[in-house]
Amino acid sequence: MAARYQQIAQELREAIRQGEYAIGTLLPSEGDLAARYAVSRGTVRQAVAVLEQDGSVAARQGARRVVLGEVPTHSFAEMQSFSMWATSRGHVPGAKVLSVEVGAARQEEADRLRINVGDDVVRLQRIRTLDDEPVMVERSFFPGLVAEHILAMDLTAGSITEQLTALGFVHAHGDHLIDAVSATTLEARLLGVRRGSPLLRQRWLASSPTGQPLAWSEDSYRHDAVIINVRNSMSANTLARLSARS
Amino acid sequence: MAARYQQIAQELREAIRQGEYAIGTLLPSEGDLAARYAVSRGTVRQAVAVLEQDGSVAARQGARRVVLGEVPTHSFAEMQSFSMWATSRGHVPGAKVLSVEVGAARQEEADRLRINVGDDVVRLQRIRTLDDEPVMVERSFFPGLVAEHILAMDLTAGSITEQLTALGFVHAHGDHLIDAVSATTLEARLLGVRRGSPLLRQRWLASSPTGQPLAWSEDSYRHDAVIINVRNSMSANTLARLSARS
DNA sequence: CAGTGGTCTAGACCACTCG
DNA sequence: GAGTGGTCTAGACCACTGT
Repeated sequence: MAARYQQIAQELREAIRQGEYAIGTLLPSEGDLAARYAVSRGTVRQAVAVLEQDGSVAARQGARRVVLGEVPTHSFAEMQSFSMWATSRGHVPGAKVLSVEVGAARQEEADRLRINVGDDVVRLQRIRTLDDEPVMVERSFFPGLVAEHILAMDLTAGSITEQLTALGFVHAHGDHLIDAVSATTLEARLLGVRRGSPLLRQRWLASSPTGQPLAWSEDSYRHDAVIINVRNSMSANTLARLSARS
Repeated sequence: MAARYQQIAQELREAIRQGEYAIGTLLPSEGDLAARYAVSRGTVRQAVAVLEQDGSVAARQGARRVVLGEVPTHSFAEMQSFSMWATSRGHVPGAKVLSVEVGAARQEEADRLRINVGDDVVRLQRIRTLDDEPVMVERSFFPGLVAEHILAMDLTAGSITEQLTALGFVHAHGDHLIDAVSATTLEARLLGVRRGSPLLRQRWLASSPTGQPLAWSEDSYRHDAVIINVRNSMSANTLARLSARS
């Protein structure tokens, strides 16, 4: 059963979506909401903090909260899994395996997965499709910890993330590096675009609740297939702009 | 004066940075920290919530928090301003104005800035440089609300965001759309790259604390100049992957 | 089982916004 | 100055982790 504050957050989200609290208008005060839901002010604050986090309402000390609007909410799981994302948007996801191998970790792989050079890693390359159309080239690396599970999976079925979760390897954190690259000759052929065509590259590390790296992946998307959306604010900032060159 | 919980968060961040709490080890319990800092458990929870938000520590019910590591923290202001970002990284930012004009808002501009078609907008195009090297083409649009201020500014001095902030127009929220595009002939010439070369495009809306749009900008970076970093987690997700085509 | 984080309460005072 | 959000306290009980 979800916590009371989460229920309240959900009800408020719903109310905003249905126009009960219109965009640009003020949310009731914390005291009013506490009375309405018969909870303490602390619980109300937890609830509205969720909406502030989403960027759905804005808070300023001394004034009532402003409704910013409904935001396209994406669960963490949808962001971590190509298959879940595709399915939730009404597309049929697919995967074609190009290669799978077990090997000794090279320096970069060891750094990314926080293991030692020479430790086992599984390397996997796949083409990912949306409705049978190729949209992304995926190069993934997994630490020895999950190697046997990866090798035992049906890698064309789609979501490795979901299968790992079912085995108890929960993805709790993600760290993403996003840039633009030119399609190599191979990538161009696989994706059906011209060589040198722009690709949106998303390199990311998934970690367990204890911070243990579970997977590193380099995903290169056709530029016409995907747009990444990030929201931030003075109170919640997880976004940074890095120099590509030292 | 900063709140007590912010001071504590800062001290903990510092302690992690200096290796007092090593990566992978456990943070002291909330009770211990409360005693150590002579505050209530609630205040300690506010402090560690800040670190969890940053992705610097991970929490799991029933177990002590795990130290994930120091994270490259970027203030919200640095993300919103090219100049502040460049300066904080030791580069010299520059700007060259290509054009400035006031006009009647077209449909798309009106939608982005939440104004009416035909209302005043300021359109500004600039080349942004790092150490005198062109790295980004910027196309910005401002609503009538701030038009007179924009026109009165020295637009080659760099940060419009900072100048607007000084005038009381605080940027409190950001909403970013990130994708990859091909350089047009004009962009290629301005940036010194080949036509068709990949650019990392970041389109974003900045809003005031009340949700009032203050600026919309389309920034196209040379692909070798910038990488965007985003962190998310099960408890804090502001990241979404959108389809480029409906 | 003991320890620990997650949720909730009731009350207090302060800082800020706005009419 | 009244209203409202921001901070902090002290205490309670529950849910989960690990030994």
